[in-house]
Amino acid sequence: MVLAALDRCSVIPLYYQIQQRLLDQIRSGALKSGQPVPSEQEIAAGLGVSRMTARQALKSLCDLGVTYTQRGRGTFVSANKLEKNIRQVLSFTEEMRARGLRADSNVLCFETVPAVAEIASALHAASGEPLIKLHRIRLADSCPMGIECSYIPQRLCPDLLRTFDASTSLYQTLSERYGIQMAFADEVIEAALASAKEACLLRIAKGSPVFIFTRVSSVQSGQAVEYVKSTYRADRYKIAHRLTRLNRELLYPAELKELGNAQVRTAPVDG
Amino acid sequence: MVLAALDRCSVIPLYYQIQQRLLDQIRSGALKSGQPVPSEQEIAAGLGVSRMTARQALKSLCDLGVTYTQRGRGTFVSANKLEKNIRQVLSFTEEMRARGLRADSNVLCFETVPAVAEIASALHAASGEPLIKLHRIRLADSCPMGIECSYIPQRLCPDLLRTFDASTSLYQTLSERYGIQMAFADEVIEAALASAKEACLLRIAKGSPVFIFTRVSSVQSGQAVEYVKSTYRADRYKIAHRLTRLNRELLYPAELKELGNAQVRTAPVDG
DNA sequence: ACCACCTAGTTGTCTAGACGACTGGACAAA
DNA sequence: TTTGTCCAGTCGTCTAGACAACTAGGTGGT
Repeated sequence: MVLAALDRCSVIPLYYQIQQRLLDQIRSGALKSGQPVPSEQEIAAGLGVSRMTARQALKSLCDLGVTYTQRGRGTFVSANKLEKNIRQVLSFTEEMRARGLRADSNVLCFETVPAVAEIASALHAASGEPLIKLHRIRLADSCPMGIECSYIPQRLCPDLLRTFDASTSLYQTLSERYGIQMAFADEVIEAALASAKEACLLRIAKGSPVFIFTRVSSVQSGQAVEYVKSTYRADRYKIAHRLTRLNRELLYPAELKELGNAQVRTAPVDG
Repeated sequence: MVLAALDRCSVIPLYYQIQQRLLDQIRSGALKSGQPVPSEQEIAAGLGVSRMTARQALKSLCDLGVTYTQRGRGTFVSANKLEKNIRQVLSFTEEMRARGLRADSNVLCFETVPAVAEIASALHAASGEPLIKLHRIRLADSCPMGIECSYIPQRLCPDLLRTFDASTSLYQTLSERYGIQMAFADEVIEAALASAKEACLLRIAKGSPVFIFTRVSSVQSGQAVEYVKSTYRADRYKIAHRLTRLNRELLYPAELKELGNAQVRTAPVDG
């Protein structure tokens, strides 16, 4: 395993160049699932960087879920299929584009409204504070997929009402014009039956199964920026997502051992 | 901000002790949302560690989503409410325990079956390979919540059929007896109407809304270990989860800049 | 009033080492 | 055959620095 030399004049950090070279090897199939990637020392010696830099590159791959490490053994390529359809914080426009469909909207309502208690609480805004309300029917290749109603504090995007074309991508506009980039979102998903009005808007039979999403999107600082309530047809819309086991991260392995998990056998599934 | 001295004799790493002290400060309210945490230099000088060790502690807090950093400004506490109900890779038993309910099961079926094509493919197993099938009705405080059907390759847990009490926690047994720890799971969620048989088992009306989960759980190496298909009542079961924006992680910020996002204004939402 | 410059403080990147813990294999002793 | 020991290779942790990039505020000149 020989990696291409690094560009030491570039503004791109060395650890990131190494990460990309390893990703290329994995994507090209030169490194397959379960195989060890070059060790920290190999990378350090082979590319003329210090071990900490090589280590940072490998750590970033682990964080991405592309590899995993075993102390005393090495770093190995995960069996992950890098699925594209994993649910993320995506606007409808982005989500449909990722699936190769054309996103469109019918705008039902685009106006300023005072915040009701529930939404104000979710957005950490004052009750009654002006919010921009954007109520749209979302279409994929002209077929209605869902009804979406977004609320965003007006102070964050003062002239949005005047300048935004409500049939285009809200997230893209927020990012490009206001520097607001969604970092994560907390969402509650419910399943229900379509009401008469919803059924009519979505052109499905009353009583058909639908998803109801209640989502609060936030920027990196954790400040909530958008409250969205949506109803999606369940016959044309599935949710694919990845769950991770996080609670362990708050407990150091050595602490776990002390709690008496000592009889655990070595897993026969790691190979 | 003064942190308690470190225990240099402990097996717990210094960076982890620092992380825990900072977490304590945040949980106790001494550090509030938006406030800066001690800088790398402050921590290094105050606790007598090198800056890289302090940095590792701060990095781990960022990874947990507890803080975020701004180059040239500092590290700040996120406005995240550390919600406990975020969806994870949890067994039904664990999930109900987290909600303060008593989990129980009615076992419908517990036997060895040959793998059908769809399941074999999801588990990367040979078609026809023996799987342990565990079909259960899941009860929370004696109320039926869902129907679950799990499949696990028998080679991973040879004597499970003989030794497992099928009304207890499968994940706990897999972890304690076989060293199999689920690390992540890919899941597809659908919404549908309960069939007559499902409605009867769940004691709801036929045609009530239900969730259908199809989940493949894997260990850290990415090897798939369990295939589960479940049907849950939507009237008593909601899904709360957190979405993150990941695609950016594959693109270094400096690369983004070169792509012409230069007109982005500084976000007024970071404060 | 505005702008350019400087400076102190911060995080980001990187170096060149060190020791410890763990794995797996080779080898010798019982 | 089994057991214990040693050893090379690996990742985990930690040190003590260095320079770069960026932010925010102050200063002084225009």
